[in-house]
Amino acid sequence: MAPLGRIPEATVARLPLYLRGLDAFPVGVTATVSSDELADLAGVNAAKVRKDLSHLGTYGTRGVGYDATFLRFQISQALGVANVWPVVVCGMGNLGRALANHTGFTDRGFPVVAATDSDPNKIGTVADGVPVHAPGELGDIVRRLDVAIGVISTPAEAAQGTADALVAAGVTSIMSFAPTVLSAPDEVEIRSVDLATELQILGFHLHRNRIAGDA
Amino acid sequence: MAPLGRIPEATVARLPLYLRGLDAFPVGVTATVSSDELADLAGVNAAKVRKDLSHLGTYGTRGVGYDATFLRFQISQALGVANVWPVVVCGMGNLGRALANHTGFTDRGFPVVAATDSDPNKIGTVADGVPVHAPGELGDIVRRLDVAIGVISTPAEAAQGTADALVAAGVTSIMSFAPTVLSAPDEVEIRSVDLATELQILGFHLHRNRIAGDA
DNA sequence: AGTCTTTTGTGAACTGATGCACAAGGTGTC
DNA sequence: GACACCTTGTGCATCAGTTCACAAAAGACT
Repeated sequence: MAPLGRIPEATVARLPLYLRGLDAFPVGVTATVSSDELADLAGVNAAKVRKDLSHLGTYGTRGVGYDATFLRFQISQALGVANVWPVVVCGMGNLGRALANHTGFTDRGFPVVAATDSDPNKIGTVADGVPVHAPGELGDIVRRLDVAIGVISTPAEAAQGTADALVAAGVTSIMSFAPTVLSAPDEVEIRSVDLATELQILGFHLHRNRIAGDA
Repeated sequence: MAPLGRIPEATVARLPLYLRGLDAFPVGVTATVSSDELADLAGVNAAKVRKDLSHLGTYGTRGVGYDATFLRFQISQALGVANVWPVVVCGMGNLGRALANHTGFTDRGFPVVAATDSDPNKIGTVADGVPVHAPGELGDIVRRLDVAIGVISTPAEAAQGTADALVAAGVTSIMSFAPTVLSAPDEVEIRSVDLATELQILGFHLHRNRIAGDA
């Protein structure tokens, strides 16, 4: 029904989970999934599944459920997973190396095609199949390898400069692990993954429960 | 004014950002911050800063702003950052090693005191000062070292088992990097960081913009 | 054909978070 | 002391997202 209008951000964030949940169903075999089952697989509730899928204009069959294969196709279509988006990893510290070597990226259509680091000892080397370049070559790399996504895993001090360089080179999608606020033009999408902040949120709840427990 | 009632989850998630922003002000020096400045430092807007801080019962001074030192103290208090919460890293693959070695954790009161891995070649070794144990010893480790937080960086297949072991040992806070849904009792707080999902969300926007651009 | 069971799709109420806009309260200056 | 100028604290409107609950549709069984 919904003629593929705007998909709410919250829904977009869940589509990958549904797609992952559908991996439980072998390809090529005809099978149906109910919103209830899919909800379990994705760790959300059934009402949300149905509303989310309705945004895709997907039709399930009342009384039966969704065709697993067709649903996978629909979600893949919406997310554009058929595309391959080359990634550059900026900052080859512990985290950067782990990310560059992360099979979960390449497997899902996000091959890490290059990396940068300011350490002269690393420049020119190849780490896990990923060539490491000087930060100054970033613009060149992006253009030459058609990089679509920049991952920032530099120290906080270098993060803004790296972001600027990525933006200057035309990258509009950035995933940052640096514990700092990045500024960039509105059309640039930045997703910030701040591990220390995540732990502090966990710490808050631990702290609160400890206090409550003492009472 | 607000007598330290329940702090909204969205506010809790921003408090660490404010705390980080306040690092721009040297300790011991008397300085005031306006909600506007702090908003810039944390990458949010001023109205949100003020509303968030009002939940802490914090008093700024109208016409002036907030006392940086006192504000830092207030937020630290609310988050309970004075506590030290020992962390165990489960799964010492690329990502696990990077996390175990991540200085941002220890610096913020989350020392990684131990790790587990199923690889016999890793068990018994010490990686970056962190001793690696067999998964079976998890319960023992948690009790002996008073572990408060478990980080799951195992492959997806091993994640649920690891989570179960952590919960059985009494851990109530889990940060998971495994691309799978974890189930646990309600009182256990799970924060899931799914890197591939993050990239897929970026991919969605790239995909959408490409389509829009073609039109 | 009719009835029963199942499961979708969605209107509507609800919840939580955001942003606006302005009165209240404070400082500094003349 | 009065006035001008800031910046906070917050009531209120708004918005996005979630959940409920139920009619509508499809298959199954008799």
